[in-house]
Amino acid sequence: MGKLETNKQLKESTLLNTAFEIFTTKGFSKTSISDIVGHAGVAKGTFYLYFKDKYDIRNRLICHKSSQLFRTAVQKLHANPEASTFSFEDEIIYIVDNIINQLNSNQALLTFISKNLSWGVFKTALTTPINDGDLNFADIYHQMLEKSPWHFREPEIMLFLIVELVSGACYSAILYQEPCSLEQLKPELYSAIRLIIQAHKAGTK
Amino acid sequence: MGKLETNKQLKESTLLNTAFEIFTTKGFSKTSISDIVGHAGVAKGTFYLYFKDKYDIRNRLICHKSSQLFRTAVQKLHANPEASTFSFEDEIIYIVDNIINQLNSNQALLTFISKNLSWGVFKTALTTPINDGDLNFADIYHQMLEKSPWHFREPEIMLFLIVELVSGACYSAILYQEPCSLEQLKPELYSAIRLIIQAHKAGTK
Amino acid sequence: MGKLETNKQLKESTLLNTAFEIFTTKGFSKTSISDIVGHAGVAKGTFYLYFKDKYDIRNRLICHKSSQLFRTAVQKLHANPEASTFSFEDEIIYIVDNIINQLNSNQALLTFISKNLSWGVFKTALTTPINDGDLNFADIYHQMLEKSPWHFREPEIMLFLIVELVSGACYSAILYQEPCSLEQLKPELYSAIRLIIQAHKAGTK
Amino acid sequence: MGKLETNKQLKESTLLNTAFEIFTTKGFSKTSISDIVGHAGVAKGTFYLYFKDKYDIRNRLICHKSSQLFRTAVQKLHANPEASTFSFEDEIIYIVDNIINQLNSNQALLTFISKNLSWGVFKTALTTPINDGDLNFADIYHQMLEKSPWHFREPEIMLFLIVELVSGACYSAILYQEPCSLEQLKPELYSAIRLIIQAHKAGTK
DNA sequence: TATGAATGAGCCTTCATTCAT
DNA sequence: TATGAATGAAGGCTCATTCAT
Repeated sequence: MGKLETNKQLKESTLLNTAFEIFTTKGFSKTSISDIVGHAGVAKGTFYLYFKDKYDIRNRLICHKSSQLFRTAVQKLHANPEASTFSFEDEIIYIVDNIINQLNSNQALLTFISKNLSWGVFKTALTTPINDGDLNFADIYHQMLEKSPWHFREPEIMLFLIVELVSGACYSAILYQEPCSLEQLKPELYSAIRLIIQAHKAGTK
Repeated sequence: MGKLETNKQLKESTLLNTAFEIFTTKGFSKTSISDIVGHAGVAKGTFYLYFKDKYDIRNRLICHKSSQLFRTAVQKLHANPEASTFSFEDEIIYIVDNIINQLNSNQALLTFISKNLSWGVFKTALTTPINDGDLNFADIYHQMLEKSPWHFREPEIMLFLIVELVSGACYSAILYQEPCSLEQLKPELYSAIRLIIQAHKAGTK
Repeated sequence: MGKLETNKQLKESTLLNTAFEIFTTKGFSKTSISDIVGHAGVAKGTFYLYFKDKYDIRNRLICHKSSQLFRTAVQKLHANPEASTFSFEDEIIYIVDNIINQLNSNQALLTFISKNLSWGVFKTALTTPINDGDLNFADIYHQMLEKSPWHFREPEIMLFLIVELVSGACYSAILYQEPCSLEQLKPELYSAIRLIIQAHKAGTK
Repeated sequence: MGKLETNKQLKESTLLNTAFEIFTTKGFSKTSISDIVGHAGVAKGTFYLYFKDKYDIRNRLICHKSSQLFRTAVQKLHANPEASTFSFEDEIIYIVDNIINQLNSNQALLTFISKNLSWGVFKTALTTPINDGDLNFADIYHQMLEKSPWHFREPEIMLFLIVELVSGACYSAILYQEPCSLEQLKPELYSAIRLIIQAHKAGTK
């Protein structure tokens, strides 16, 4: 790889990092291109060599960051020696719990993702890794389903319900402690998730 | 109430209605004060006699509109002759279903509310009616709980989980048919809600 | 007329005059809105209260200035005591000569008009006066035709040929002394005009 | 001539052709260097190895294209078996008619040339061929004059008047059918040209 | 010669807000 | 109360030109 190409990648990732920093600090709509390039130390025109506009850089960030969240959680799961004894529900709860903890320690990320996430973007993020390291969560999910001794009705809707429940609930609980603290919420949330999974079981294989 | 005061209220409500029309048509951030006063037929300066800024008018609209959604649903419930035979779960499902149907027929409203809603604003909307006709849903909910023969653990968290689950799920299903159509989603959603309520039952009274 | 309205008209005409000044100094395409408002002493936003964009103010200027050229020439003609003895050809030549002299003393105007003129805009300028004082040259021309004892074939084409010949020739001769000086050109030009008119005569009335 | 030099000329002519294509498609001022090099398939910096700036390439194009117009017309004239019977007037009209027809079939070229032409550039184009094949129209014109049995006063002014008349008239008639169609205009125009030539005759040789 | 990433001044336009009327 | 002309900072974006490779 030439020096030039390395330099280009460096510039792009500098812009991405800087933009993320500012988006999470002052919010997407209040962030201007000037802000980004100013902090990144490049000229305004340079921004447009790498990104179409502000929305482009935001979407690339959302994809990358959500993908990263899942990757980290799944890696943690696989690294856990007890994981071999986990049921399907246990695995889901483990992943959810890990992601919630990540978001709890990184509330700027939570705000950024939540305010800009839709199921469509989310699905895109999970199924189309933007670079090598990024994980295809859809595949992982299907492996988990296959490993389980149960058949599940509508596995995609099931996942969807869980994601919506978790993301809505976390947003409120982590950022505003509403309607209760995260610690109080977790048992209720996880029990709700288990119930939803239970309700989608459709006999053993 | 003098004629003058009536006139004032008229202007304010004209501004509110016009703003809602445009917010739901071209989106909040792309709507300018000029747009609003232009269509409302008043001068720019007049806007500032009634509202602090664009955010002010938006928040007042969200409160009013969400409150209205609930009021309509509850009124429909009370008007239903079969309602007397309803269990607590039935009532909740009835209200949820009614609200979902309202949002399905008014997707502009759904977009507007969802993009701008947080549990905090939502709670405010439900507990502090902005004018006489607006309903305090918190009171209604407590009446429903009391009427039930069951005790419920953490009733507020339970409601919260339901609201988050419903609002996230509807947004996707109604606007993007993702991950499935609204009709496909409803049975899964309502069964999930019944499970959540079940899990919060804590013995009979 | 209120003070405010007077003030508005003043501002508009200040902008028009300033724009003309700069257009003729540094050229239309090199003139920016900033230049105009800067010299006019108003804020940038103010420009957009009066004009749609740079093209709008240019077109309004062309109409106004060309119309003015003709008005001045015709007034001079009517004020001339010898005019009563003029034939149709004499009148046309008189007007043409007067306009050429105006353009010769105001070469910036010549540049501005020529570079931006088309027969379409020109016709518009001559037939639709933008304000009370501006003259409708089309009417004047028809009066001149009627006064003449001759019938003319295709009077509009005749005028068109004259205008194109004059405007092209003047541009070169006045601004670049090419292919000869204005004084050398005039007799040739006027003789060509007389020939063209002659050729369109179609019997007496 | 080495291979390298051929390659250079190829690049230059590619740039010229591409630029002409885009100038006539989207207009000179809306064409950027990026557009040109993008379509020509060379790097941005390369442009500056061959041309000083956008104005440079435009002027070279005008010269080349107008020269080509005349060359084609004169070639057609010489190839015409009836040409031997033509008077001076007939020859001029023949050339003018041929050029008008070329412009009528290639209106993009007409727009491009007209919008950017001045008598100075025009004279340059006709007297200084940019490459071997390009014709020196000035010489041709003098040959035509000498062949004629007549003496002409001010032959350059005569040509000038004809060129200005034709170019202004064509622009309007071809592009906007104003003040009439090209077919309607032609007889009037050609009769005017014959009159102008007539008026410059100054006795036989 | 040829490249094309980088520049940054400068463009047009929008808009929330003010204030004299 | 109500007006709407005026503001001017700030926005996104373009582009001719340079220069290290």
